[in-house]
Amino acid sequence: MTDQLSRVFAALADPTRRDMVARLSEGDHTVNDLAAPYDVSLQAVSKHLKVLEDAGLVTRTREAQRRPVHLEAEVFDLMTKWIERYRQQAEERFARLDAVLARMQDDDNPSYTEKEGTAS
Amino acid sequence: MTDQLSRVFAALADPTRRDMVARLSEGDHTVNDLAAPYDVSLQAVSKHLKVLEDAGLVTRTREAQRRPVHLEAEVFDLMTKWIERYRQQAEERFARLDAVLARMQDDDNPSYTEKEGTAS
DNA sequence: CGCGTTGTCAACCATCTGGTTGAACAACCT
DNA sequence: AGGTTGTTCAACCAGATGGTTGACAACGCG
Repeated sequence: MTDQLSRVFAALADPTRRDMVARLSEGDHTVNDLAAPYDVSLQAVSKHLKVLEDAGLVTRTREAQRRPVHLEAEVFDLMTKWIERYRQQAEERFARLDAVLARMQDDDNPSYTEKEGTAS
Repeated sequence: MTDQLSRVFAALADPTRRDMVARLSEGDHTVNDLAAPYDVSLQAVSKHLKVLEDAGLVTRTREAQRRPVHLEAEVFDLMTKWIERYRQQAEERFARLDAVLARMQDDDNPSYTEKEGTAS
């Protein structure tokens, strides 16, 4: 799992981390702040943040003794690009398939009309 | 990891599985066919397909002794929706932040101009 | 019918993951 | 200097993951 795209997908595969991202999308938070709603230790949250950081989804700056966590939205584009690429490809294929099926139906209809083969 | 979104993200966190999806976006394949390029056992590929199937990304139908694997592109929408929601939210926040910073600069400039605080 | 082809199931193994607790570090406030 | 607050590091544990090999089920073909 060395490439960033894998790390991003893996990071978002965890519901707690997705929720953190959701909350961070509304503004920066400190670690304590982020941990509050979850029923796990602060250290567990710190680990989750490390996963998000390694994926490039968040950055942590230092501000006095706090370490505010900041969402980096650009990384989302990496995923969106990957997804859209293959989704579109698949959809184009469906379109072609539909066309082929339509042609087949046109070609074969004459021989089928003698039976009841045109039923859906 | 009970919810589908988690399963979809987790499924795509593996480079081999992403490559399978990429190839399936060009058309259906049999398991043997899919396994060919990878340097792993057929059973490992079968496991990967189970993960993709559990995520709802592919379906397998039976066709004689072959089991053609078919990509279900609709599930991508689940991810895209999630991603876009928070990306947009984050971007709107940036826009607001920019506006706030611009206002702050206007308000505070008079007091800062005495020092060299306006540096980037 | 028996046989090869195609693919899955089962058991096992090493490594990763998400959680825990306890200790440590860092920066601020007396 | 010492205490408080905020966060991370280290060691450990149970369960998931990705891989292996061996057995076997399902189907079409000669």
